[in-house]
Amino acid sequence: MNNSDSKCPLPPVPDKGTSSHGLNDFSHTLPIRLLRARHAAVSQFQPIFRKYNITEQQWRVLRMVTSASTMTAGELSQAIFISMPSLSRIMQSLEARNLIRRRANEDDLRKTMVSSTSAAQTMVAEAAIWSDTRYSDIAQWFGKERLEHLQQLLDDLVQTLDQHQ
Amino acid sequence: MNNSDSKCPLPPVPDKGTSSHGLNDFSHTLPIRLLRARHAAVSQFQPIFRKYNITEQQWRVLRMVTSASTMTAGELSQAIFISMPSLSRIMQSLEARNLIRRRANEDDLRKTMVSSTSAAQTMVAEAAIWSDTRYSDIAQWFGKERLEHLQQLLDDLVQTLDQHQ
DNA sequence: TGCTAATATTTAACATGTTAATTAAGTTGG
DNA sequence: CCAACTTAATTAACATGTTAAATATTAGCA
Repeated sequence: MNNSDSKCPLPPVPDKGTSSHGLNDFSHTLPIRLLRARHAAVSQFQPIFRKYNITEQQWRVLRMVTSASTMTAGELSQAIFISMPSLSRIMQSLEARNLIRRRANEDDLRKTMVSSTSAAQTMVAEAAIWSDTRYSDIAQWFGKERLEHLQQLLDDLVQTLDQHQ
Repeated sequence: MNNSDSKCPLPPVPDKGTSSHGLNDFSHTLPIRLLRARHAAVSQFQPIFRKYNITEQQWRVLRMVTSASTMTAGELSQAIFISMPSLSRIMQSLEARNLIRRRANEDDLRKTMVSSTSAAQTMVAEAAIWSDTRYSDIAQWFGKERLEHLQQLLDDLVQTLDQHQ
């Protein structure tokens, strides 16, 4: 029953920073919490990335492209949440390493079709075992239901914020 | 443009044994969810950053340093979750704009004490009103209790993952 | 005292995030 | 048919993320 009494978007209490705990709680805002959580989660998979000498973003590209047979760069961008400019550079790098291929869509030459090479497929198949195991570990440590609940809340938050954009 | 699964975001989570991860939902892993959520949250404050011509990271520095009277660069780095190399560059930029000051700690010359200028204090005081209002909006839209629950789950996840590191 | 290790910060090199501009190809309406 | 608009991808410029190395200072200890 605090200041969110459901009607007026009233001006918040000017909390100048120092809360009742004596310590400043600006270091625990929602964006920072999400950042910390993501960092902790990604860290769990870091050994895999290091082993195959790829970044987390490159892994997202490779796994997505491998799981789908072929897709446009735009679809890929949306699916793994990497902006087109970043994706463009990442694809250059992966193509130079012979892990993906790009070719124009014949029906619409503006579109680029992305696919994985057999080398990438072998690599992803191997790495995915470790990745899936790690994910199962996290679910076990944290609790499968709590993890699903967290993911649901995250999706709901995105939906809520997008609606009010 | 037909990402029209806006109601049922989650098909049931697949088993863990085989990598039958339902390759279709690889775009909904925990790290990507956290990334999307953070992006959506930060977007809510983007007008403020744009108005004052600062980045989100610069805002974190300015608000933290302003709320605390003075602190070391290391403390700042930990509080707002920005690595020392990044923080070093950001501080250079903010110092050049006369928004922060740096001086050596007299008791330990290795440490740098960071403080905000009066210009920054004025700016932060003004921007914080908008920021706090936006945060209240989010709490109201999403539900104050749900938001607190989400934040608790995020903190718990970090703790769980750190323990198993 | 002097050597060594640890700590705090910075710098370097490269990858990614972000916004705006550019290029190329498709679409639309006169 | 064509000029104007839209879309898909890339490029450019700059800020940040990340790892490793460099610097400077302090702490520990024989």
